[in-house]
Amino acid sequence: MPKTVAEIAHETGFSVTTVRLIANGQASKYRISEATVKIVEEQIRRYGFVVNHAARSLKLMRTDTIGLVVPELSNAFFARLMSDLEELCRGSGLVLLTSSTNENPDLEDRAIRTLWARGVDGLIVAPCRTPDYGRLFGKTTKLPIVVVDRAYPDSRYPSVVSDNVEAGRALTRAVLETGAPLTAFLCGQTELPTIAGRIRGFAAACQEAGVTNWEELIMRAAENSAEAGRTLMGQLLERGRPPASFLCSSLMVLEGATQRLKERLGRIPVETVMGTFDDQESLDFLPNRIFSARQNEEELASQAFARLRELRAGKMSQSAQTTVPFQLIRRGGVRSAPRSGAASFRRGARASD
Amino acid sequence: MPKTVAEIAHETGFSVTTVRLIANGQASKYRISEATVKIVEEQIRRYGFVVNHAARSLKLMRTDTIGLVVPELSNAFFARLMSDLEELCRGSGLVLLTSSTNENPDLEDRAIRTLWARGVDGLIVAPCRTPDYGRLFGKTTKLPIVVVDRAYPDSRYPSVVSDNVEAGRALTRAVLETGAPLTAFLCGQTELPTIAGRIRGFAAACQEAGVTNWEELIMRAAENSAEAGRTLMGQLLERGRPPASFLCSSLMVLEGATQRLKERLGRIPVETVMGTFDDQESLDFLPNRIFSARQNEEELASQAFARLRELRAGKMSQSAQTTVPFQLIRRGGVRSAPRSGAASFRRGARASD
DNA sequence: ATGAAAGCGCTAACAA
DNA sequence: TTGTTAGCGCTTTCAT
Repeated sequence: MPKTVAEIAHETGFSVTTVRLIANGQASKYRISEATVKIVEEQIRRYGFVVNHAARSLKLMRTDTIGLVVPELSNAFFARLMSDLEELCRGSGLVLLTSSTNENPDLEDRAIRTLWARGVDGLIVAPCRTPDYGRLFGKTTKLPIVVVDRAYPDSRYPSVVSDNVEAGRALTRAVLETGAPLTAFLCGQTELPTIAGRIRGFAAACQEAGVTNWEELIMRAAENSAEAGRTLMGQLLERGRPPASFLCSSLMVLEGATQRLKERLGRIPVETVMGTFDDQESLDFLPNRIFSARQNEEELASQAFARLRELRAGKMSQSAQTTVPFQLIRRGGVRSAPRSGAASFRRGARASD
Repeated sequence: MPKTVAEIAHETGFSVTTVRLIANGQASKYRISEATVKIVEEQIRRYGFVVNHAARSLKLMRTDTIGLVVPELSNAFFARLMSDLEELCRGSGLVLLTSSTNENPDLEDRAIRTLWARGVDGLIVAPCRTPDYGRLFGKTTKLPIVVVDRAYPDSRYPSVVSDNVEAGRALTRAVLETGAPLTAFLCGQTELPTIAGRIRGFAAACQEAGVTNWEELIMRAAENSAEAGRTLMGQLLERGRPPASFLCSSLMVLEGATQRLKERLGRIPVETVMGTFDDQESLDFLPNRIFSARQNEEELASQAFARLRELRAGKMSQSAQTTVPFQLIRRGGVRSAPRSGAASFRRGARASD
């Protein structure tokens, strides 16, 4: 057990103030004498000292802790977001408290109440429904809250999201430019604002390219899961021949879709062009030409962190929405002999705009 | 801002003790009169009340918080582990504080010190080197610590790990049973105890099957990364023809290895049989026969949590090691026409023992 | 069935 | 340059 300031004060014969000033590194600022500093520091070195955070929080009415609430930690996107936020916190002497809600609104409410009750100084949340947390803690509470990833239309919190519309457009355009006839856009969990944005981008790109039947290309499922992808691809296959190209609203949907292709056709057709949101190294397992839109978690994290700082500083950037560009990644399409440029091509990801 | 017990006491005219008893739901236990309860509860309902956690911690010298330190949150295994642990905590009224150390021992030390300084009641850590935290906080401190995933030989903390040896054996056996000649075991970050165990299992299975040159089949790299996988596969290809089968110590290594295959051969040979540690749905992207060993994060989490409870309760199950079985998953190998059983086969994962 | 008071360890305002 | 003191909000012990 580390000693307390009072103990050290008692043992060295100095006062708590003196000891505290030294322990907090403010000795020179308050002109504590060299001798005193030496004695106290020696004592601290011998017996150790760490401020009791509970006591500090109680006194200062602040915990130097911020909360993060995400719908699904096993989703690599949120895991990376958390990782990046944690690093930002570390740099500011803060600690990050994270909760995963399993896409369950009730758990989300519980998580937020718990975090609030623990006195977090701020909250970053990727909500699984239109956020309205006033009812969880009296309206009076002035807890800074920033929404990430999912900007529900009438949310009253400042938000930081990826540019889903532009990414949907870029991804669709990339697939169209290969010349392969566009067959479908398989969408899971369509009520999410992110998915809605992606669909709008898809529609825009189609219209720009003169694809008039874009409306009927969109296939919707309620869930974002491999199962949804399987179902949608199943429906698509019933319509006719193997798709020349298709888009997926997420990696999980793509996984399900390709599983169904394998089951029905015995293999995943190599000439099919694919486009998907989310990126993962394992897309390289496919021989296909495939485009993916990757979110910039690092930028999302730092923007969200910045918004939170502003709120904490009193700047009410209320309802402001920050948008972060995706990155469009191109894979495959190098069908011929091995060539040294292949690797660098694969990595030659470029911003979508 | 919620009211404090003192405020409510003052407003209702009762004492803090009475209010506290009611607020904590111990009214009946202490025979507080109906009338009193009613008045106080009404006040609480109107103005809200949550215990100030900082004050509570200060008084009780306990934070109802436990810390988790992992080397890499973007690794799906650790993300799931965290998610499971968080759920266990929630069930016990605890809160989980997580830090990711990026496989950096210095960051690990920092993280652990921070968590300790914040007064966590216990620590679960997946260390990136032989753990010895005595020097971080005086030996005297009696902070319960449980190690997960990585049991370094001379660690003095109780640990909960997957059965890497048995999994290595099962995975190797599965690949051997296909009849494909075994070409190599590509290993990243070989100094990790997990990897060492996997290699031992590999060796055992080889010997059992009469494969005498197993020693030279093992290819080692210092890092666990796609780059390592690329390098190792590059070396393997220089030795001769495309591998009939190979094993990888992790998904990242497999990703790198397949990338190199694509670069060199223009494609990933479909007849190559693969085996890898870690599992992911996207392995289905490969047409190949492929086996994967999946850790049971849920069991690891609950065992680790249980060990921590024991330590907190004073049961010194010192240096005990708990082992959790892997799950061996079989994919591919259904090369012919579509058949309805394909899906259930794919999911027919079974325990490795 | 209810109340009073001490004290957890820290900070900040004020004294000297 | 150093010391004293009053809380922060809770729990607990001991009174009534």
